[in-house]
Amino acid sequence: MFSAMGTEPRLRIMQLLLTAHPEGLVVGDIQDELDIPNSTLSHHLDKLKSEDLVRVRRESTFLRYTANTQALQELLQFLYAECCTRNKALKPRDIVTLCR
Amino acid sequence: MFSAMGTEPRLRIMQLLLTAHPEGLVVGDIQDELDIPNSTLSHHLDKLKSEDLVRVRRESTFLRYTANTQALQELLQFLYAECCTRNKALKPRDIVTLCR
DNA sequence: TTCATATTTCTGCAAATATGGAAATATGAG
DNA sequence: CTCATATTTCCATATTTGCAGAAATATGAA
Repeated sequence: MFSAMGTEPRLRIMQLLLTAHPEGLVVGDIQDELDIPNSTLSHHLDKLKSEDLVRVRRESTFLRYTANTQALQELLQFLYAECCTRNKALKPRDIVTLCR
Repeated sequence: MFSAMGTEPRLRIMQLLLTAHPEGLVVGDIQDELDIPNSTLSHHLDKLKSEDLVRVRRESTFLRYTANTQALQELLQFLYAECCTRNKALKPRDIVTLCR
């Protein structure tokens, strides 16, 4: 997942899908927004899908992509655990500033 | 940074350095632990260093690498912000279970 | 059926990355 | 100085990745 998000176009796609969450976006909208050629975009979406970072469903002619929040949650939990729980390298308070 | 951590050997290096935090480890110790040829390991460490994920200091003949917790904190904050703050895709409570 | 639109697959190529053996460099001990 | 150890750099190779044009496929409307 780190690898899949480790490229600028794909990170931008994820950010875009998050801003559109939970409705998500159809491919054409992503294409218009990010200005990526269709075949290139398709490859990136495929990569994100294969890493389970996005979900797809068909709406007649369109394919609607949504961010897979479950996966992002796991990723965040993993990083949090490695840094804050398993090892005490970081203090939780330094991450989550709003906490009551 | 996602890209730098998106490869198995480098993620393992980061995990190892976190378990050894804050002392860190010298290259030889990492090599023994992960069983990676010296030149390959050197390349990976260089990549992590160039992404500012690790810090190095020389101890006579040895080079001691430590995880850069500042960078990890920023990474975690970024991901947290994208998922929980900027967009309400994830609930903070789902990440930070311990919060009082 | 034909047509138009949406999206993917095919194909190839260029660039980046991973890998590791061998040689080079750095440091300190004797 | 020489020697031994630690680590990097040099070099070549293999693999992966990014990119995008063109063709193929999917869907639905007329």
